[in-house]
Amino acid sequence: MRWTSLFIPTLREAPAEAEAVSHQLLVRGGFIRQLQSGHYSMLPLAWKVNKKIVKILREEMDLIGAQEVMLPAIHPASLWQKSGRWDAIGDDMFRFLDRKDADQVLAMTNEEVIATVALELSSYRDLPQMWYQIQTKFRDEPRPKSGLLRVREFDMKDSYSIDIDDEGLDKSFNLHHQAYERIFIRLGLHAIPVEASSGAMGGSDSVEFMVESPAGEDDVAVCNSCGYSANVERATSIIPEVGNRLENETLEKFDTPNIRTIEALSQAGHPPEHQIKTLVYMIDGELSLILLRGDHQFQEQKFCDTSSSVEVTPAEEDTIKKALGASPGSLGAVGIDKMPIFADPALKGRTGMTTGANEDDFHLSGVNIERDIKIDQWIDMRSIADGEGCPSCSEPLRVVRCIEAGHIFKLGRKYSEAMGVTVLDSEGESQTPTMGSYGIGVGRAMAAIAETHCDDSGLIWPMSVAPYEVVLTVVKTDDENSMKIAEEIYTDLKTNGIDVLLDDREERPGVKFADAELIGIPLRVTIGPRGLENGVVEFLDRSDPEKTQAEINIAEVRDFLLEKISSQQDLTA
RNA sequence: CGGGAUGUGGCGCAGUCUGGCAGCGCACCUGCUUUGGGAGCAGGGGGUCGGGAGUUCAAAUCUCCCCAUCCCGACCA
Repeated sequence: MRWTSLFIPTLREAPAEAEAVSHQLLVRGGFIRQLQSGHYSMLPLAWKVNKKIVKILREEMDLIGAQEVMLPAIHPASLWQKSGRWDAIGDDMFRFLDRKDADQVLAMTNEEVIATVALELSSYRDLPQMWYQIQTKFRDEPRPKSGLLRVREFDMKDSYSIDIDDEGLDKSFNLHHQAYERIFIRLGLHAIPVEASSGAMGGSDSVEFMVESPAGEDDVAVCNSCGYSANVERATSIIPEVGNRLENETLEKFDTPNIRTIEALSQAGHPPEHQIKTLVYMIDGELSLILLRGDHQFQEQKFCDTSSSVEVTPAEEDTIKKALGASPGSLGAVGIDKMPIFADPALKGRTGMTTGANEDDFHLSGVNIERDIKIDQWIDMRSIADGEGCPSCSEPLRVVRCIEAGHIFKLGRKYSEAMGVTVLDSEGESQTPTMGSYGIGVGRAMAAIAETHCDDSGLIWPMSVAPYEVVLTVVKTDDENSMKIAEEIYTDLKTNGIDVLLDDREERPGVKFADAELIGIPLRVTIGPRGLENGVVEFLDRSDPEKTQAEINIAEVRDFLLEKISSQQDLTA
């Protein structure tokens, strides 16, 4: 295409509200524009990138034998009531009434519909099945953010597997795992597969594909030594043992005026690792106590997963006061037997501890956990920290910020059972098949690529998804010879299947160079009188930090570029 | 949903405290001169100052209500 006939509204400055690098560059480069919070228009350049990402997704899904389908985006409420998610999902789901006053939902995912379609399967011989689609999803996010990274309306590749048994599910899951690894490599993303929490999706096993980036929203523990990796919602670690304070073995109440924090108590001579942190939570409707070591943080999701709790919310202050007789800052579990008490294993065997006395301005010292507190359940619910020991090799773990680029789940029979899906097995017995679901957000992938492929001048798209592979920059458009050669090269490249952009604008060279770099075209060929005198054009690789230019004979340009493109095209090789 | 911030032409901002002609830079249009890393000069177009109500002779500016956007947290199927 010719630049003069394209709509590429580049900006010198990014909008003030754009903070994430990908957001700034995608707006500045004329890729996207915002309509409202969480809703973006993809302009021609972004849509070209989008299509290239989608092409890769299709190729890799087809390669593992998945079949493309297209499901409705509007579902009747009854479908979601059947699976229980009509009630389980709150405001995150867009809901509306149709003209007949029937409840409808805008689909945020499609397990229910897939299970409905699967009702037509009747024999184990029909299995396995893998179905995928690339379709717009709607989620009423409480806080959309960072441009395309978290939005309310986005295209997602979602796929689903249906198998007769666990062994089959493992196979489908592994096929997806492999496909995802290839996809992310082809997208130029270094995605680490990590153990993840399944959240309210249910199911036994889930793996997230995480791309390290400060713009991400998840923290992941990774071990550089043995390769262990897990979302902090799930990660465990080895921590050094703390010696008990043996001089302090008898329970004693003492005066702590105005001391309400771990920090303040620590300054009063009770280090955090010798304190018991007491949190009051409403857990599935029951007021409960959560005990952690003073210097540890509560990991809510981890608690939910290991305790199989569904609803875990902090208790209101007046509820706490009523139940324990004191306000947060003076709470403790000693002597409490009328509510469930959950404790983190880091407290096991600890004595000489300090905790609140359930009386404002008083604490207890000399607490022996197992002697003085009636613990109902030990549950690993501590958030791990950077530098703690890897659970499998004990080397220090790193905690890194990541973008969740993909997520795969073993769902089990939750949805097939709810929808009543059954097939006959080889014995003629009725069986409920097991399912998996697998997702990659297209726009988020684009943002993750932008986030990790840029420099001070702008974007640097990987060849596989670049809006154009080559940009021909004509330095002087009013120089007849320059334009003649440029047109010849342009036509030649196009007929040879190269995705080429001809910058034929009557702009000064500096503007053209800056724009080409901003929109991140991987290869640039500069055509100007200076080179043409010697029968050459200049070549520049966008990813070269030194910006070294090479002179190429005009006659060799096409073969040179074809070679460059193919060597950068497929990174899985 | 809790906390914080911001809303003035397509983008970036000043003006608001102390009420008195809506301004600047970029972008855009016309002309001339320029032309190998975001040109110069001259002329020009484009604004319900987020919205509503109020105070006032007079409101971008003061008061009240509402809305939108961003950031932190909670949440994230």
